[in-house]
Amino acid sequence: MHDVAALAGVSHQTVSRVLNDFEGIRPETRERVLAAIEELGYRRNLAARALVTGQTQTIGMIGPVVPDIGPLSTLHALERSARAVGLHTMMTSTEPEPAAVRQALEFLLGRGIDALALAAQHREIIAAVEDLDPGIPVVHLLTGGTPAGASASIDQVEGARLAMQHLLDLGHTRIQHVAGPQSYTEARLRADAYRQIMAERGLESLPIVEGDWTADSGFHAADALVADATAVFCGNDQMAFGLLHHLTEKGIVVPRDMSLVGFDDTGEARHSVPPLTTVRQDFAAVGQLAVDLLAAQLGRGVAPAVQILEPEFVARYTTAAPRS
Amino acid sequence: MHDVAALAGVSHQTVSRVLNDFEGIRPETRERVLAAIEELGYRRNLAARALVTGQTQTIGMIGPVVPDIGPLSTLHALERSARAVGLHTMMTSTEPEPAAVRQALEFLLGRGIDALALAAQHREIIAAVEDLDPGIPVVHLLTGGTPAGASASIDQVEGARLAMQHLLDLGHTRIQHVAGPQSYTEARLRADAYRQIMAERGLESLPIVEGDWTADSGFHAADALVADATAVFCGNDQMAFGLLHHLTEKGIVVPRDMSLVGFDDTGEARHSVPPLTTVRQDFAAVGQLAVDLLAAQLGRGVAPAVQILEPEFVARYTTAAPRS
DNA sequence: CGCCACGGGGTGAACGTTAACGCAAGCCCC
DNA sequence: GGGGCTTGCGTTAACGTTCACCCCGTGGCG
Repeated sequence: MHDVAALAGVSHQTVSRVLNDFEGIRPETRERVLAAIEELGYRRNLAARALVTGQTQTIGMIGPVVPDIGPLSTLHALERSARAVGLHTMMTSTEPEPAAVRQALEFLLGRGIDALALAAQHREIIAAVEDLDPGIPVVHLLTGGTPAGASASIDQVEGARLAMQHLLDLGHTRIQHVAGPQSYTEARLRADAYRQIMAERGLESLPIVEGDWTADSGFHAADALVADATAVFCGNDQMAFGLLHHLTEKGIVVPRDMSLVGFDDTGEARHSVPPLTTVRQDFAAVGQLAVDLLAAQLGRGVAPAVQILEPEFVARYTTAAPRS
Repeated sequence: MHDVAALAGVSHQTVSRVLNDFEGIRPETRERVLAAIEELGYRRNLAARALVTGQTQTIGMIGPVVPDIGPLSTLHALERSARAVGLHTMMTSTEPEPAAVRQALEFLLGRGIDALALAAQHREIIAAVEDLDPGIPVVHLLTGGTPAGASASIDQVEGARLAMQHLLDLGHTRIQHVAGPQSYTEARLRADAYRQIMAERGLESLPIVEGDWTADSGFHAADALVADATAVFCGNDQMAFGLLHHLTEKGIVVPRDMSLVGFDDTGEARHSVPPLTTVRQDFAAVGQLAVDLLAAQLGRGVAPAVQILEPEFVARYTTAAPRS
């Protein structure tokens, strides 16, 4: 910086002023400084800057340990959006145990982050972070529920309603739900919504089969379905794929003998055999929303009004009217 | 730090020594310092540390803009491994254009990174980074080819050989290849290996159909297959799913009428209908390997001998002998 | 003609850490 | 018994920014 100042014939402070877009700099001076910066290939040292300002311009992200495409997509989009407004991101992951969460948080805090994006929907992780109180703005990602603080989510209840409505409209009454792990807020919200909607229609809720999001667990869930179920609302696409596989293997034809609705609309959903009817979640939009929220809290830009995005129903070929 | 020093009755330098595991500290003094740190909840300021050492203990990662589960898994694993040795990671992504790559690199360099992990297999990105010469250790991820510098990869030629060998052993001679975009080194390696192996057997290489990794492109590739092909070696699982979908829709039964081999072994491969025969790549292991490589270059630990991991063939139910 | 306000820019200190060096006490050895 | 060496710790000066404050010239006004 001193070299730049010397070359431009000004003081280091003026260089700093130019860099930080301060007013009260004569255009010609600014040009000289900019030219000197260009010529020397000068790059501002962010460590020194962070030292004196106490801010790192960095958003810390806590993700799940299992590389799920959903949360990962959100985080990926968050990074892009953050970069667009000059913020950096730093990501780490944690197991859902208080000690591990604490360690992950300490890791990020130790590195210096100005805000935290929590993409771990596990209840224990959320609780642990709340407990630790990081002392910086926090936004919860994809929890889908009622936000304690700021949160960027997709409306899970509405998503479940879209899926269920479709099955009900087709005439199904014996609808079963294959849920994700109930330790995940989103899984619980979908399961609750399932029960709620069945009750609203005066229908009997069938036992909820709990999977672990993987296609494998969906495969095994097929064995746990009640005999007279005619449709299954799956907590995510992966489990739907596993279920579809097992049903097909058993000679149960989808959608003739059984209707199936997934959740997420992953890239493969369009090309399963048959293509999966599902509910689309725009994970990337959640990342963008989170950055808007955080940027506002960091004093840049204004907070968006909407914090809950709407899911979208995608009709394909795994649903049909029940056989009478 | 001064507060800690005061409480422990030592100088700040001694605190620093304890923090950095220097020798020549009396155990009892170290205990006093540690106790003071604990009591005050002191956390070292990494910005100040980076300022004076010129090192950030951070690995920068450049990933693709499209959130593919493969590279993302690798990056995710890289983060975990890095954290285990006390390194941080910072990720960004870039389009495959020199200007964008430059910007991404500047972004990371500006933030201060000690090493770079390049998880963008696009040739243009690799070239651009090489061109810019970041001046820090670089490791290429998943390029699968001959490493210019350090690289952590899975042997693509061997993977292709496993897939092809299987089809050849079944008696196929009219084998076609649906490749990924040839701008990706790995796609090109697989395609080259396909041609090479066909030639070795004295078989005619069929026209290579180029997709874009997505299931959609695999779906469309079905229209471009030659009439008498009896087997397809797909560049990845996603395209195989799309292909499988289209073939099934056309009434072509897999594997009776057509054999199909994928690549990657994604979580869904086990549960397609029928389950996909494929070649497994251990993406997480690549991330771990990359950290080992980088840590060695950063002066911690010793570099692993192996830089190329072996893929593994996974036999499922999309392949059979050709109908005679 | 003198004073003041203000635009434009410079000066020194401070942020929290590590590196380089200094220094005292104790020990060994001839 | 004194000189050198080791052990254990303290002192001072950086690192590259930004912040708070000061200073100088110029123009307007009474």
